[in-house]
Amino acid sequence: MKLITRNTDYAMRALCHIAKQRKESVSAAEMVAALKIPRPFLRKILQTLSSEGLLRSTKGQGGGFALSRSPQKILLTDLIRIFQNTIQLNECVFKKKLCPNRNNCALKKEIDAIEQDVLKRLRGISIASLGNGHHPARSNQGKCHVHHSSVC
Amino acid sequence: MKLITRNTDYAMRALCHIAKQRKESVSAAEMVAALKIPRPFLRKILQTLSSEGLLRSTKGQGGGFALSRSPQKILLTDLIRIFQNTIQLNECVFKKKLCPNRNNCALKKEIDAIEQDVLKRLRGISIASLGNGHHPARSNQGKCHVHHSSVC
DNA sequence: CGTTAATGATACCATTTGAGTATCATTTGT
DNA sequence: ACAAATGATACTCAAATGGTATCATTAACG
Repeated sequence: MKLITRNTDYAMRALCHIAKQRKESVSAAEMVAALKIPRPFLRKILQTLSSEGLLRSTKGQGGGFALSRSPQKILLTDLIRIFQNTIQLNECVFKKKLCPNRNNCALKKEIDAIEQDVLKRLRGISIASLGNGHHPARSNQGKCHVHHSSVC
Repeated sequence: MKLITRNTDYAMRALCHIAKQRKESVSAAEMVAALKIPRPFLRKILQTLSSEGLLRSTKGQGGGFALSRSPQKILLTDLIRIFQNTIQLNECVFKKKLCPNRNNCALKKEIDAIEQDVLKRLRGISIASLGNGHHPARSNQGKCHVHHSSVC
């Protein structure tokens, strides 16, 4: 039972990496080198992020990817929705009709409640909140070396 | 992303059903009829619950299964542990060595925290708490019909 | 222009896990 | 002895995850 999959995790890293760079755009090649993610896989992920509107891409030489909105507005839940196609923890194993007792299922109610909590917390996690949103207030406090990504 | 799988859910229903009966033991056949779970599948689940010590079984004619401890002490987390072999939501996708930055991974920390919350809540759910633990205080408050399982 | 460095679009493959089936052996009450 | 039960085990099937491969398209630059 994993809360996030590799897709989601890689996407998070890539987005954080882009956020840290102050460039117009960051190429897949650069991210492969920096993040040690298999190239074809990362490319696929970046393409998905593009088509989903989280990244803008520019083709051709010198091209690459850039965030299409501010890091504060890119949430972990966005990525989960994209790569894990649902965010429901509950997904009653009895699809619709089958369960005779769907409305007063005690277990379902409990899990629904837990799900609400989890969602609330997940919605608080963004690219920015993971420490690379270059908030003026927090960024690189006087140290001159670039710090490593804090997304493991 | 499901919090519980069908195995776990079926096991929960079966255990609740047994808890509701006041018999010495309940046979698989009876539960198949009552819970509409495919027979071989339920049998496998019951066998697992037996071998894991949650049920005591008696073979031969008139045999069946009985809870091996009180409903209050059979937790949802027990079942998750048995049928989903881990309860970790985090399971950093980078197994051990691979992740260069495991100790100060911001994402991991966030998810760890969420996991602790979820666990705390899950540990509050037992066979008894799902409404079929025949607590003297709550059971069948004056009504003479047996109420349906509240596990959907 | 033509080359080269980039992304876009697709199609494919391998492994794992979840969900369920099938079969035979063993035990035990009548 | 027989029937009704569980024990043990091996197998199948489908979906999801994780990843690869290939060709097409675009655009800067010399």
